[in-house]
Amino acid sequence: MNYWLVKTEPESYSIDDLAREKNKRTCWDGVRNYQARNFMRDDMRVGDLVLFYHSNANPPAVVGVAQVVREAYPDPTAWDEDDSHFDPKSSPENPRWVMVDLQFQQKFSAPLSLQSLRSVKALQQMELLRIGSRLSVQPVRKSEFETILRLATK
DNA sequence: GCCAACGTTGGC
DNA sequence: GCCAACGTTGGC
Repeated sequence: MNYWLVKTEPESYSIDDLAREKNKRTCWDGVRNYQARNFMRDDMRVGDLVLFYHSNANPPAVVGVAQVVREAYPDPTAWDEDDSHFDPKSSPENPRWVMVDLQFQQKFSAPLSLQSLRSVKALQQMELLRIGSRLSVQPVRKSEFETILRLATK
């Protein structure tokens, strides 16, 4: 099993939005970064657990956990001219971008702020904490995932 | 709102 | 294929 972290701006889509969805699941569309896409397309598997991160939030924080419930398939928002993530180079015949389905699993009783995570020794290598890290879909080590769960349920 | 750190684009 | 210009991300 693999572990991941996805970023979202809560103003546009928050963990509460996910929890409110029918069946508590949604398609994770709109990813337009090749590295992030490749992680979703090549390595994300049903059952993988995903840390849910609120960026551009106050404070920016890991706020809960979701689970992959469907593996990568074409992202139709890429060929929707009215969508803010429209990409003229993608088409139904030749889709360039993919999405996965995520299902809500839990919301932490208290968010784990970016600042608080920076002081955790076991997380020093985390991609999220790297200066200038912008990847919106990123792998998380098992030990890191477990450390964060432990912090969240303390 | 600023701006540093990235990623992408496109001329050459 | 280099790299300058530009656009975006995201913490602060």
